[in-house]
Amino acid sequence: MPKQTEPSPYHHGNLRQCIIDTACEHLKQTSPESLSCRAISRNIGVSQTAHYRHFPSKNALLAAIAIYSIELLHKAMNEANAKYTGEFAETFLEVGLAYVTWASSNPEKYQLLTGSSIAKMGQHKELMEARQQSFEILNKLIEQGIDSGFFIQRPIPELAGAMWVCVHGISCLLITRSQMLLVDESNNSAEQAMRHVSQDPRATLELLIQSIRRRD
Amino acid sequence: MPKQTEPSPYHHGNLRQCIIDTACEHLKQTSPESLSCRAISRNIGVSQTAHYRHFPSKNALLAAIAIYSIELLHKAMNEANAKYTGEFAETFLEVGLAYVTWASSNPEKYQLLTGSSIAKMGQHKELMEARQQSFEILNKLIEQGIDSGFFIQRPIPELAGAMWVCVHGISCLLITRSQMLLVDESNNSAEQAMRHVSQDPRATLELLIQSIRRRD
DNA sequence: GCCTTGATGTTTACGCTGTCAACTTAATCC
DNA sequence: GGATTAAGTTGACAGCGTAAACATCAAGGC
Repeated sequence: MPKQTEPSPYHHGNLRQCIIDTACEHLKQTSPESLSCRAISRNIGVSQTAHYRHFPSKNALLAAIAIYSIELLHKAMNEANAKYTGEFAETFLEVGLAYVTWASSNPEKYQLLTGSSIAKMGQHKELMEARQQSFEILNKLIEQGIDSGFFIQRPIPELAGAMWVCVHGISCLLITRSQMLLVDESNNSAEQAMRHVSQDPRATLELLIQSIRRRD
Repeated sequence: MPKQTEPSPYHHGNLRQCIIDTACEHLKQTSPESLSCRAISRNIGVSQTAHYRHFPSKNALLAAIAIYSIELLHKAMNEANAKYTGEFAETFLEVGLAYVTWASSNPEKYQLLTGSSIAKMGQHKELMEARQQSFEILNKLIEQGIDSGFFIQRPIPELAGAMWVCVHGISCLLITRSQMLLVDESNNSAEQAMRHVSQDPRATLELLIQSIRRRD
């Protein structure tokens, strides 16, 4: 996707998005903190400070990537929500699964999104709004589930918080395991547990959802 | 704790642990990747390459801190396990709560421990052993819970994985929120959910444990 | 008591990084 | 068609991890 091998006119034309795309590629190999703006510029073929015309700092670039990532995650959840229109139980599970699947398919973006470099940007308005907007999907589903008697009668933030914990926890485990697998092939009980979650995240999520289901 | 203002003899005496302690202090303000060995040396009052006599690289220092941190977490869980000798339900909850409490009280160590810089060190034998050793506490409790009929009859790795997801998920949310709180005071539904989990992690954990409890 | 040895700490240097100031190029507006 | 301004470049600065060569000092052998 990044445009690199043009006849190199003085002006690139679409440098901003090209920087974001190239940065995402680099993030697959390095952490946000050790992401090198200079390496990105070298990769694209522009000068080492060209990005300052589009992002005031490296942190601003990271924030832009984070917003872009939230939008993608939001889209993935929305699509699942629109696709499964039958039973509520199925819809809820599939939306959660869409979250987990997107996270493990885009580990570099998900880790940026939930990492501490971004958490410390609490003042970033656009970022917070994007985050809130995608959380709203979960919140509405929880509300539906309570109203329809599918979930136990408890405050929405309580149930939403519990489910957030689940999808985030599963996502973290999947990502951590895939990062460890590149070098490790042990078979202890910790690895067994991770493997179980990794091989069937749906089962784990389904199990954990039971905790907020109404029993009759 | 770090020793800094001595008459500065040529040999420090206890530089290794002093570096680890000072590094942990610095980690409260910066991420593992941006931790500066030179800043640590400056802080202690030794030359900028003194640490190479104790750690072959910055990554090796991070691994040493990680091992040190796992041992502390292990100790916290062990103490809870030894303290609550009554009902199994209470013991299990308290051990999980000890995990979450330690994590949120030592965010810099917990994030190092579960971060990707460490995940990529799968070949580090001592690190893997320490991790496995502390996971064994959870594994044994799960086994007990199944045998005594307190938990549902499912493979140990399945239930252990699910509970791992829960304690890790809760820990992450607590830490993220405390990092955001320094700058943000919004009140949207995402914040409400985080606040609920933060203000009563025990309730969230207790709720999620229900998913693996046997129903009669 | 002296000398050797190995562990520990220092100095200097290299190429990398983010960022700033000053400059150049090209497109756009009146 | 000249001025303005957005977009990209150049060169410099301090800070970073790390490698090589050097300095200091405690311990052990004679």
